[in-house]
This record gives sequence, C-alpha cells and structure tokens, in this order.
Amino acid sequence: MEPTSVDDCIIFLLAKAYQRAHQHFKRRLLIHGLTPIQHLILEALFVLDNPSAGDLGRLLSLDAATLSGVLDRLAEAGWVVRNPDPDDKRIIRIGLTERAVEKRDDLVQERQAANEEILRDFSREERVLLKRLLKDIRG
Amino acid sequence: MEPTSVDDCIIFLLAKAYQRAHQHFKRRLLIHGLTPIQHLILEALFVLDNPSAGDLGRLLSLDAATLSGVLDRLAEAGWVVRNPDPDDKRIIRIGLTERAVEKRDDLVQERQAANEEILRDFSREERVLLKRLLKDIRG
DNA sequence: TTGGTTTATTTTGCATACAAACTGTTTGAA
DNA sequence: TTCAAACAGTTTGTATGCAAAATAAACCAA
Repeated sequence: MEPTSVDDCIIFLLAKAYQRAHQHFKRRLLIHGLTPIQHLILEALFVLDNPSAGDLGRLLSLDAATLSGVLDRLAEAGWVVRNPDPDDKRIIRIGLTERAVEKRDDLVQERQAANEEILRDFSREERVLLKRLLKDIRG
Repeated sequence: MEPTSVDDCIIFLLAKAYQRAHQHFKRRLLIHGLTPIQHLILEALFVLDNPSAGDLGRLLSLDAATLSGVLDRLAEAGWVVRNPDPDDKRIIRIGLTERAVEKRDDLVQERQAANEEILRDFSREERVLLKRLLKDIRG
C-alpha cells in the first residue's frame, strides 16, 4: 500500500502467517474430526484437572461466548462433559471423556508434528527469537 | 501443555499475537465504521486501479467467498461500488466512492499509527526481523 | 459450430471471534 | 438479613474464514 506496503503492515503479516499455520494444522486434524481450537482445548484438559469454563478461557485467552460454543460442539462429538460445580452453581467444570483420554498421545503428537512442519525452515535461534517477539507484541 | 507448553506452540502464539494486533486496530477503526479487513481492502483500492474482485483476493490472500461478503458490506456502507467489466461479463471491477477517496489520508494514517503502537516496544532491528520471520512461516 | 471444460463470482453451511444482553448465583455492605 | 452489585455462563447478532455447490460467462478442441 502507500506509503507502507502491504508487506510492511504488521497486522497483515500476522494475519497471513497465522492463517497459514492455522490452515496447516486444520488439514492435519481433519482425520481426527477436530478443529485447531477444539484441539487446543483438549490439550489444556490433558493438563488441567477439571477446570471451570472460566479457567479454560483465561488460560487460552478465549472469549466466554466463543468458548461456550466450542464446548457445545466438543460435548456433542463426545470429547468432553460439562459437570456442574457442587459448591458454586454458577460454575461449570469441564471433563474429558474416556475416548478423549485414549487419544491423548495421538493428539499431542499431531500438534508437535504440525509445529515442526510450520517452523521447518527456521534455525533453533530463529525459533526462540520468533516466539519471544510474538509474545511481546502489544494489544 | 505437554511436553510442549502452550507458550511454546507456534500456532497458539501466532493466533494470540494476531488477536491482540487485530483487536487494537479494530478498536481504533470503530470511529470510522470500518473493520480491519474492510480497511485493508480500501487501502488496496487506494493503490490498484479498478481491480477485479479476483485481483483483490489474490493480492490480499482473501478467499473469494469471504471477499464477496466483505464487498457486500463495504458497498452497503457506501465505500465501494461494484462495476461489471465491459469486456468479460464474469468479472466485477471494484471502485471507490467519493467518500472513500476523501477519507484516504485519514485511513492510511490510522493504520500507520496502529502499526506503530503494536510495535512500540521493538527496536528497528527487531521489527525487520519479526517481519522477515513472519513472511517465512510456511503453510 | 458446439458441447465440455475452465474461470469468476456468489451462495450456503459451519466454525471461530467478540460485543451486548440475559439468566441464574453468590457476595457484600448497610 | 436483605438487596444491589459482582460473577459465571449462555444467547443473540454481526463479521470474518473457508469448503463445497451453484451460477454464469468465456474458451477451446473435435
């Protein structure tokens, strides 16, 4: 564009780099019947113990409204279960189904492979640097 | 996550960095009644002369289906006009309205300011490096 | 010339994203 | 104790993003 070209607009570059990475992972996940976001939530559940929807949202920077819909589809497809919290009726706790637990290793490996593919052209130093720079980008 | 943590997943880091930048620009564009994507298309039109919808899509890596909807809203809001190509009736050429041309300087400046804000913590070297790394990320 | 193929765009359907409104619970201060 | 404010989630409405099908026009080989 002018005077800064498209290729110099950080918002555009971020959008397109994200799009490429997202698309790559999305295609890879097709066989599992998951989307990248759904996969992200499952991986969080492999680590957290029975978190509330709010916990998940904060950890993954996911909007409550967005998360609600994603959890609908994950529950519908038999990956997660919504359990009401016994002490606070406002809170919904999210648990994994047996099927999700069984697929854990497969799913983790799938993400690792996708990350490796996306970064295959970068040296170790470039990978570290890129990650640092991305974390430091301000809102 | 495990063994790679959330903060080490390039797909996640890209998604969140993009989200922050996008949100920042989105809030900034509210007064103009534009979204970041709509703004991107207007800036492309400031440079290209009467491009076809396909030209725009290729330049901006926008899906034809997505572009069609964005053009609907830009036309509806009085920013652009769809003109049928006289030589090839399949092609739609996109033109700016007078109002859009008048706001050109304002809009360009808005993006420059947003870019500067988003990158305010980075040195000149870091900015160059980040942009190169983003361009090299594979699909 | 014509009919099959390719091309340009739109439409439809589904999945994020997020603002704003809404529901139901819990909390805290008067 | 009680009621308004705060909190957790869901719903609704709008805007991308993309796959797949539909539509219309142009092209091209037999």
